[in-house]
This record gives sequence, structure tokens and C-alpha cells, in this order.
Amino acid sequence: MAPHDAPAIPAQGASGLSRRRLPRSFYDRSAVEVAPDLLGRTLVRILPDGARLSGTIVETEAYEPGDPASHGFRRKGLRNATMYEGPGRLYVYFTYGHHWMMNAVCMPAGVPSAVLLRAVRPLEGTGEMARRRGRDRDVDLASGPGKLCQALGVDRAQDGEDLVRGRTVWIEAGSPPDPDGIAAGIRVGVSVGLDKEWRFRVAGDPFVSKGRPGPPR
DNA sequence: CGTTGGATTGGCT
DNA sequence: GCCAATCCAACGC
Repeated sequence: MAPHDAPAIPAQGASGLSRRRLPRSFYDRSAVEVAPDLLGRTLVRILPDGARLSGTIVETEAYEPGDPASHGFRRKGLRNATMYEGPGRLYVYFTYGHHWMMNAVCMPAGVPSAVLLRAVRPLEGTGEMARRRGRDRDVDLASGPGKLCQALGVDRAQDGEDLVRGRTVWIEAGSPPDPDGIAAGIRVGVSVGLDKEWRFRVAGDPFVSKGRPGPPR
């Protein structure tokens, strides 16, 4: 982090979690590299009233250029434009008529590549998340991509936000798990690209989504 | 310009 | 396990 961007808070708290923001270079790699590396990181959301919500990322999925399961498989359009806007942007889209999904954009501008953030372990602001979700138990707050966006109040207003320099959503270095603690499998809810094991999760973590991977039909 | 189906969720059988 | 909810960009005609 550049010196003039130094935060007022300590770089590392008593918890051992690094509060340093992930730099642009972190995202300027392929999604399959970034996705497992995002596990254990701290996703932070600042609400309009200044409240800080956060959670530890426990589940991600990679979507690569040329990947038939990716929104980037088709030409750039109104919905997926942010996927082409370069590393460190937040790509937010709406689906199923109900839910917002949030992604960290990877690779240089012009290359559609992103990591879907699927689940976090709630850390700060759990009361606010519970209110937004209409659920009490921590395990129900952000254990799925739609739930995550609802809990953190993320919608189209955050599409295109800069995770590196923005003031409403970012990702801190946190505390990555041991590589042995990362499990990979096929992605959830897609009917193509099933040959790729691009869903990553913290093995055995109760905060990962309950969605079954594999073809629905 | 009408149709289609989706990177999901929660409630009900 | 099944399926409705509810929006909208992409695609086909």
C-alpha cells in the first residue's frame, strides 16, 4: 500500500488478521490462481451510514476467458461490461429475478475473467447482516452468493467499484488457510464447463454454501 | 419485438 | 426433493 494511503488503523490487529488491502497486482492474474488465493481474506463493506461489515471468504469460483460457463464467454454487453474493465474491479450482476452476485475481476482490461465470491464467515457487523437477511443464525447470513450480497447490501450500485481504491467495498489480506485446507470441485449451478474443478472452499468449513455442485438436469 | 433461461433461495410436499 | 418467485439482457425471428 502506498504511504499516502496508510490507514489510521494498525496494519495488523491483535487477531492476527492483516488489514492491508490486497493490491492491484493480486488481481492481475488468471481467475483460477486468484480464486483459491482469496480464501481466508477479509471482504469488507462500508455502508452509506459508515457501518463496517466484514467476513472471511470461505468459498469462491473461477470464471475464465473462453469458459462456456462464464458471462465473459459471450461478447461484451450491458450486463457483463465490468468483466472487461481490468483487475481489481467489482463485477455485480442480477440473476433469477431475485439475487445479486459479486465477483472480483481479474486479468488485464479487455480480458473477461472473474472470481465469484460465494460465501463468507461473518466477522464484523453480524447484527446488521442478520437484519438485512431476516435470519438470526450466523451460518445463514452469507453462506451463498445471493445471501452474501443481501447481507452486505451489495447491488448494482457497487457494480464497477474499485476494490483497490474504492471506499465502499474492498478485500484485506486477512489470514489465508494452509494449502492443505483448500478443497476444489466442480462449480455450482452451471450446466457446462463441468470438466473444470474451479470451485474452491475451505475444507470442512460450516460457512460454505449448501448448494450442490453438479448438473441440475 | 417476443421468448428464454439464468454463476439462487426459501418454503412446502 | 420440487418448484415458484420475479427481473432483464441476450438471442431469435
